[in-house]
Amino acid sequence: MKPDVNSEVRRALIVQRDRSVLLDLHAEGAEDVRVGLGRFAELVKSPEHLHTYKLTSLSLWNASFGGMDEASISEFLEEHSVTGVPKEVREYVREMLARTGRITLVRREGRLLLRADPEIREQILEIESVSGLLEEDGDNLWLKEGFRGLIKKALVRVGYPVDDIAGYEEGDALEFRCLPEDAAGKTFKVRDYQESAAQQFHAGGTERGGAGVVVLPCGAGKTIVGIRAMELFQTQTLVLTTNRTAVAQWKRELLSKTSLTSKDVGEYTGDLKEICPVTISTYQILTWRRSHEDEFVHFELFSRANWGLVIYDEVHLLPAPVFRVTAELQARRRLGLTATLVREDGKEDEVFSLIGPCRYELPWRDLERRGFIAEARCVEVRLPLAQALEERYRDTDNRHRIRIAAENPVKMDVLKELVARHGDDRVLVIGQYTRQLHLIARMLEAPLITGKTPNPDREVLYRDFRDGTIPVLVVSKVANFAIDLPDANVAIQVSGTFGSRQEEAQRLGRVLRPKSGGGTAIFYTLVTESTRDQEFSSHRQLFLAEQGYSYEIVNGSKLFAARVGGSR
DNA sequence: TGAGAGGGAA
DNA sequence: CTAGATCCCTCTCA
Repeated sequence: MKPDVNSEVRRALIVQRDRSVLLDLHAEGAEDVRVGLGRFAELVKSPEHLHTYKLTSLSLWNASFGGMDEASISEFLEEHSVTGVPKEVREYVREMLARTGRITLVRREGRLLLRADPEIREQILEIESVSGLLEEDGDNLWLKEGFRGLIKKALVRVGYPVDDIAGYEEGDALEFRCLPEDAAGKTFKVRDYQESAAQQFHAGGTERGGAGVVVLPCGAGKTIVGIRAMELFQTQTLVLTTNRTAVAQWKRELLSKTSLTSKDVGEYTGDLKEICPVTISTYQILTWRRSHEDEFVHFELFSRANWGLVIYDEVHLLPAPVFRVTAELQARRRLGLTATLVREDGKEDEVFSLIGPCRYELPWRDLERRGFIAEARCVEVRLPLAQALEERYRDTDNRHRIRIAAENPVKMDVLKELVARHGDDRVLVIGQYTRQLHLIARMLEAPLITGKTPNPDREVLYRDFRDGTIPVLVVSKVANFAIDLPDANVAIQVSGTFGSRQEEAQRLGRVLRPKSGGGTAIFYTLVTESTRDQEFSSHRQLFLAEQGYSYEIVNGSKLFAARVGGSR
């Protein structure tokens, strides 16, 4: 079929020479194109009608390791592009895809050998950061002892992904199985996508399996994928998580859903330093040191047992020192779990080279279609700044501007109105500044949870919110970490940090538990227009836009007249 | 021995 | 690019 610009059917993509790809959301079939494009390109801008994606080496390599080939990517672009695909772009795709699998790391005679065809071999030997890690011996390139992680990192930095098939140490065996029902008699079944994810990671137990990342939406049950992967490998496992609630959760799940007992599952935290066949720990204890010059005293955890598998929960938050130790841990199997490959610190390449490529990814919308998460509407309510404040805004520095815009008092009025409309709903108000949240809590006569709220008090409030005694709950950034925060069907975000796309996703996740009537959840975000608040907001929305959520934009001053999401 | 406050870190 | 939350350690007080 020949491309025809004048044809009735509007194609969805414009592929530009600089490797950016524009997606017209109003074109026919745009939704399917978005899903396809998302498999090998990265969303960088998401205004209302036209999204901008970028083809990057990492996005293409991840697609490649995930099973896509050059032909399918090129054909896809060709098929949907209005103006064809520029030669430069076709060549870039071909070049990047050709680079996967051209350098492999294998084990021979007990040592590690880097295999590359002659052309690449010459190129990489000229790079100092790479050649310094290698020993030439005739045609062979041997890797110097202990650099298995560093060489992969260095090569990815200069544009070459390494296919590491040098294999792993088995680790001490641990026999256990998942149970069909838990102690309370509740049946438990691994969902098909969880099984696929675990299988992809395991890859039949060959040397291609055993290192990589599984990307699943919030609330899709990443813990189960981890547990199932452990079951497939039957080996002693170290699990690293971001906080202690997560440590407790992993432990609870392992004990209730597998044949493992409390003597098998240990906790290595500030309180408790247990080392068991399965040990669950936090990133923070690993990165603790007495002073800046001292060593990381708890790194020894990695060598305290013969781990056959290390699981990195929320791998997008993995801290720098843990990357460092992971570089030395390349002979251990590694599973990264996350809702997004995007890191706000830009260290996606380290995840790729030191944990492994993406092995499985499931879009949020797939999960929605299948009823595992609820449908959701996202509404961005844009509000003006009162004139007096606008003047103050103009006359101050960046830091204060952010604060003024975020704490715009008009948000209070709108919030009050929205909460009134959702009188029959379970409403979560989420914000960033505790000062603002205190005011809100007082206005709405609703309880507030911040970092200062003691744990027992939180539990009481969670319980009351869960059983409906409290219809509205105001929460600070604690909501980002609390996995035990109950679900709601309405969330109203009043302010947030610039950085976190992940944070936005997390917050939406709070309303995505399937509703008993199949009802739609609503996620409002209140934004002061034409200020830094709006800038922050659009950056935060990127990730969800990538997952196919679009934000309805509502003018705040018209809000009271218009019918924005009635309570039913 | 355990709870609770305070400081430092990333 | 701040404010906020978390975690870890250490110290103090019963």
